[in-house]
Amino acid sequence: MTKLEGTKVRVRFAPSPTGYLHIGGARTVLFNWLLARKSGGKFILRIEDTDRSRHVGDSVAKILDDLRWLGMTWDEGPEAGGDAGPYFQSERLSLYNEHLARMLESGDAYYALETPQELETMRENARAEKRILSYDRPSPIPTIEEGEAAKRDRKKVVVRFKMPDEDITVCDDILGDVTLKSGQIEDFVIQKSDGFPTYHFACVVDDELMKITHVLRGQEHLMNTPKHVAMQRSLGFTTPHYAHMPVIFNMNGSKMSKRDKEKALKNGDPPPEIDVNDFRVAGYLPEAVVNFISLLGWNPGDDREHFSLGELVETFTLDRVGKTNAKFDREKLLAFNTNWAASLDFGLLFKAFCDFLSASENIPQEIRDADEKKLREALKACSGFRIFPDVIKKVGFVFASDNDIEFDPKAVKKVLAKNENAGYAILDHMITRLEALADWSVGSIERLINDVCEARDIKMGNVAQPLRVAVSGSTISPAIGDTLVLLGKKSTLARIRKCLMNREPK
RNA sequence: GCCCCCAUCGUCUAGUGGCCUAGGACACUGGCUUUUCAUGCCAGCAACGGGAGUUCAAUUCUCCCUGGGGGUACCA
Repeated sequence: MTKLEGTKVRVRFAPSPTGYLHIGGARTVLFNWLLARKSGGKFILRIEDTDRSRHVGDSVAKILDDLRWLGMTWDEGPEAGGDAGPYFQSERLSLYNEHLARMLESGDAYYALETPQELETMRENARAEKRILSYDRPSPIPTIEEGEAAKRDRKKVVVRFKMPDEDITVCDDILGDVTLKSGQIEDFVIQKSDGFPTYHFACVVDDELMKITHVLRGQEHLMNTPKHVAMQRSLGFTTPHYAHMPVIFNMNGSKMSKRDKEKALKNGDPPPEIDVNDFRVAGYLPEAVVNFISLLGWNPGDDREHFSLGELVETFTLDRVGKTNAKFDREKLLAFNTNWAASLDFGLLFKAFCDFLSASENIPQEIRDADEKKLREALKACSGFRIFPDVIKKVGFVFASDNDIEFDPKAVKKVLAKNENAGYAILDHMITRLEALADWSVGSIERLINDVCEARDIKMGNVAQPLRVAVSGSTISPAIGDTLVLLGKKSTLARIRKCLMNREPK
């Protein structure tokens, strides 16, 4: 349809500043970003802030932060600059107005003077008469002079695009040709009464001016595209490649929306992760999130499932993007995270862990303040964890002060008090042995425990479990050698002593 | 209502007319490993929505039905 061959690929992601980046939006960014990186093109970030009523304060900073966390960098846009700026639509009003004037003069757009009440009446009538279009093009169409006069009279005036009476075919790289018959789309608003352009108009002007070659967006935009194509023809613009991606839903088929969080909170359930930031705070790795969403609507055509961002750049092609909507399976994401946690370079894993500690709420202060070396060792001792909160659950006690250990009554009963305080008896013995242990290392601690087991002809668990409960208060901790080394000799002995003091008399 | 898109295990998906007794992954079930919690390993369960065609042969092509989704704003 258009001659874009030979032109450098330029794609964009154009979020509205209404909050954090949505996980579905993240998938849209990812595919756009991959297309750019794959082809050596440019990835542009544009902020679509034309609806002032929906604008949320620091959204832009949040979205940028989410993108950085995911590892996706932009070549042009906020903070990055670029030749096609400004990259905030609210700063491009004069650009829109220029093109608007052209369309007004050519007669492809016109001032419309109807009041909201009049529009509502039109809609009701259309519904009653089962007509397709609810907006009746005025006859005669108001002249430019009439429109401007109405504006001077402080009347609410909008500009509408005169939808041409012809079939429009959208050539979609994913869906194929989609034709919309003439007469299906009414004259739509391109400039609101507050002087701001609507999405459709701003988007078309910006894509042209920013020389966007490929528009990859969610399928919810498919029916907008004929409108955009019609405007492009009116303005003599190039029509970019279009590709509409399948939508992502909850497991129950509903849309993934922020409302899910409010609903869950009301019912006392844990809120589901919806925004990228939710996953970050919940202790997921960006590598896992990226890997997982990359497979929602795309696959390499073989059995591979484990992809880093770099591997995705190598493997990704638009023609492997599917057409079917997908459901977001958190169980599978959890599995991906587990795999990534196990396979990621430890330096990167630790960096991600620190990010989690600072980003997430409910992290005990003593862990936030903990010594880096000790944190590293703690994380290492937790291999096999699924998400970062598991690490806290498993080694959090190490960072508490010795006097703050709370003993889980169930664990005490099962491991220490059972069989006439057998566990306490072991601790009585172990405390002197450990005290005498000069080399406080995993190897020598395990050797000691082994010796005790052999001497008394008992199983490892009979010694390890009482120790575990004594130092952690629960039956959950890393391997016993790791646990005691992490804790250090002094704390270990102090905690065992304290535990022994709590022994119930027989 | 009207317009548009989609349709393989519970979920993400492979499959492009015979290689399919439909493959992989998650989940699930059973077993193994293990000093706790996890992890890991092995095995099993499990799908072509329905109906007409086309063809020697349809999961794969066509049509209809059904189902799901999207759009129908001075939101993007």
